[in-house]
Amino acid sequence: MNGKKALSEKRRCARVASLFKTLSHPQRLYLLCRLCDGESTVQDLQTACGAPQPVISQHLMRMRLEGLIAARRVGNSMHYRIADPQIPALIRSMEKIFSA
Amino acid sequence: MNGKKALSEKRRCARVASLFKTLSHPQRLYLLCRLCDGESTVQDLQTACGAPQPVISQHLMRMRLEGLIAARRVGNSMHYRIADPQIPALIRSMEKIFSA
DNA sequence: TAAAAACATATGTATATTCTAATAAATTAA
DNA sequence: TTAATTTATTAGAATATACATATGTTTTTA
Repeated sequence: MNGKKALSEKRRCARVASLFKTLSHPQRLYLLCRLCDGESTVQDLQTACGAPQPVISQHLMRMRLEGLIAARRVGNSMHYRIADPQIPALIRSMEKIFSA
Repeated sequence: MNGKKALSEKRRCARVASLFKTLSHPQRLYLLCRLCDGESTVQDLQTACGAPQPVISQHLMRMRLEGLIAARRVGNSMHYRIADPQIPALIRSMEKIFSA
């Protein structure tokens, strides 16, 4: 409980809080949940989300820049997938805790 | 994967995202972590956080209104504690996932 | 009762977030 | 090459968030 440990806990809180901020938008969290089930195109994600295409693209780009997801082009469509291995673990934990 | 299930997943995402939003501020998350270790006064939390008192009070009030924490008065100080049983489970999960 | 201590609340300001609408870029199909 | 398809980007407006500062409230102490 010295200054060093408290600081390190604060740092971890800052890191996790930053991730939570990204996951704090319902559609972004939903997108991640879908991607946890497997790779998906923007169009499919858009259909699943029901939000306008630019909004989806903006959410995806944000999560991509943060390294949570990655993309590859196939023809003229983009396929997104989970890139951060901690995301599926986090989603699974949330499903366990909030299954009620 | 019918409309009903997708909707229910969206609802759960909205609920969890809303919680994440509250936890997306480093100081709020840190406050919750401290409270997971036991009841604490505003003054102690303020010392631990290093933020101005009104800021701490505002964070605490927000989490109180959302039912995450509760408070009781002892003399002229307020003692806060975790009120939502899902919070400790969530914090523990995060510690597991982000222990590296 | 008056002052002090601990906490809560109100207000204004700066910044961040989210969305819409329009447009650009990349690829494929005609 | 032109048109269509899919995705990305940009700009601006509306809203939300976070903080500093000042003040209010409750309880204890002098």
